[in-house]
Amino acid sequence: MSRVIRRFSGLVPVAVGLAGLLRSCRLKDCFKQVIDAGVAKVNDETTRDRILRAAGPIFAERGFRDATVRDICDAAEVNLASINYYFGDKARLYVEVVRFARASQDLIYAVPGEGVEQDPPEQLFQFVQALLRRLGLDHRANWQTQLMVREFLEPGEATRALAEQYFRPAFERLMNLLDELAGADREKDDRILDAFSVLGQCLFYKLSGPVIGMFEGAAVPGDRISLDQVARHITDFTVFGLAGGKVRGHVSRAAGQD
Amino acid sequence: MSRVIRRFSGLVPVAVGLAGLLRSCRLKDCFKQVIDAGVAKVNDETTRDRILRAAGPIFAERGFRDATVRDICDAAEVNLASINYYFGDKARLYVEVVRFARASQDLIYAVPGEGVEQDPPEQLFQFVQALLRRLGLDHRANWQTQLMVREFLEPGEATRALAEQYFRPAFERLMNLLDELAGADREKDDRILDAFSVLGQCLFYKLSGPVIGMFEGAAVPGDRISLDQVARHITDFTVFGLAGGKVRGHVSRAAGQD
DNA sequence: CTGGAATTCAAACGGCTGTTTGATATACTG
DNA sequence: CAGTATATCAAACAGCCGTTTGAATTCCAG
Repeated sequence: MSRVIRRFSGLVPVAVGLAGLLRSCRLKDCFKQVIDAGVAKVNDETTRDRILRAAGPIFAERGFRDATVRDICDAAEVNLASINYYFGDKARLYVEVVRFARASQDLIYAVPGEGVEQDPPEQLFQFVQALLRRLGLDHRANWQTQLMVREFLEPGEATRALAEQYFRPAFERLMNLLDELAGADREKDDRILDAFSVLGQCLFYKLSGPVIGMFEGAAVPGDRISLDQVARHITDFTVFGLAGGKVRGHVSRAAGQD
Repeated sequence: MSRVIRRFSGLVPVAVGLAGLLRSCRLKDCFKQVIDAGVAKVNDETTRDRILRAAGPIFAERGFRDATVRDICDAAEVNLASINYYFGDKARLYVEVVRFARASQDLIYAVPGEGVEQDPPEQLFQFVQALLRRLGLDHRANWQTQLMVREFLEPGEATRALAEQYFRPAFERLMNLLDELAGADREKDDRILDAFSVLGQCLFYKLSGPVIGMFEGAAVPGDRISLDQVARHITDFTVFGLAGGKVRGHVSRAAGQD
C-alpha cells in the first residue's frame, strides 16, 4: 500500500491510470509523449529509449523467454532496476518493443509499385522481391523482422495487433494482385489458397534456412542462388500455377489415366 | 574423483566408455540394448523407457528450454534424479528423445504410392496429402512431428542427423516426382527451387496456423477447408506452376507490355 | 538556496532451474 | 545367506531468473 503511494506520489500517474493500462510504469513517459508529438525536443537519449533500443535485437535473437533483463540492461548500459521502473515488468517491455519494431518498419506492407501502373506479373514480382528482402534473404534480417517472424510462429499477446495492422493488409493486397492475374471470378476459398501458396513459397526460404543449408546440393539464396532468381522463380511458378485454379475439374484428377 | 569411481564401479561402463560417448549415463542400458536385439524380452516398462516416453510430448509442446525435468519426472512418475541417472543430463535426454521420435515415425518419407504405378500428378497429390497429414493438418499433430518441426525451425545438435535421414530422402523423392511432371531436362537449380515451392506451400499451413486463424475471412484446414482440398490445390498449383519453369525467358518479364 | 519529487543505484529476495548427494531399498551372484 | 552391484529416493545445492527495496543522487520549481 505505502509503496504504491510512494511511487505514484506525483500527479502524472493519475492521467496514465485513467488511460487504463497503468500499473507501475514510470512516468516521465507522459512528458515524453508530448515531446514526441512535436511540442519539444529531447537532445540526449532517455533511459527508457536506451532500454527499448537495446532490447529489440536481444528479444529478436533469443525470444522472450531466453532474453534476460540483465543482458538487456547491460546492453543498454542502465541499471538492472530500470526495466521495472520504466515498464513495470519484462512482459510489458516486450509488447512495447514489438510496438516499437512495428513502428520502425512496416514489414511486408509498403511494397514498391503500390499504385504504380505495371503489368500484374511485374507487380507480383516486386511484391515477392520486397517480401523476400524484408525477410532478410539478401543479407541477414534486421531484428524487427526477426521479432515479427517469432511472433508469427508462436503468437503471444502482441501478435493480434500485428496481424491486424500488418499481415492482413499485405495479405489483401496480395489477393487483389492475384485477382488481376487470374481473373476476378474466382471463389473466395481459391483466392485465399492462392495467396497462401505465394506466402508459403516466400516464407519457406526464411524458415528453413538453417536446414536446407545442410543439404549439400541445395543452396540458400545469397549462396549460389540470388534473391532475384528466387523471386523470379516464385513469380513464374505462381503465374502459371494460378492457371490450375481455373480448371474446375482439378488437374490432378482430370489428368488421371483410368 | 571418488564419486566417479563409485558410480562407474562395475565393468560395463568401460564398454560404453570405449564406445566414445559415455560420461555418466547409467548402464543397465547395455543390457537393455542386448534385450532389444531379441536376446531376451522385458515385460514391464523400465524406468528409462517411461522417462523417454513421457519426455516426448513435453519437449514437443514446450521446447527444450521451457520443458522442466521436474515436469517430465512427474509425468513419468519417476524420481527427480532418474533423468541424470539414466541420461547424464537434460540435454542428452533430449537428443535421445529426438532419436526416439525419429524411430517411431518416419515423418515425411514413407509416402503412400511409393513404387506404385500411378500418373505423376496423382503421385504428387498423395505426397502432398501425406505430408499435410504428417504435419497434423487434419487433427492435431502428434508430438513426434511437433518435435521435428521445432528442430527444423531452430536446429540444434540433433538436427543434422534428422536432416540427413529424413528430410533429405523426402526431398529427393519430391524432386524425382517433379522431374516426371516437368520433364527431366531441367537445370539443377530449377529442380531445387521447384521442390522448395512445394514444401513451402505445405509447411505454410503448419507454421502459420495460429495467425491465419486471426484473419476472419481466412480459414484453416479442418475449419472450412478440408485437408484434401488444400492438397488438391497445392497439387494443381504445382502442376501448372512447373510449366513456368519451362519458359526460359521468364514469364514475368516476357509478359511485360513494354 | 531549499525542499520535495523523479531517477539511479547496489544489494538483496524469493522462486525456479538442472544437478548432486548420501542414505536406503532392491536384485543378483557366488 | 552374505556381499556387492544396481536402482530409487528425499533432500539439498548452487546458479540464474525477474523483481523489490531503501538509500543515494539528480533534477527542478519556489
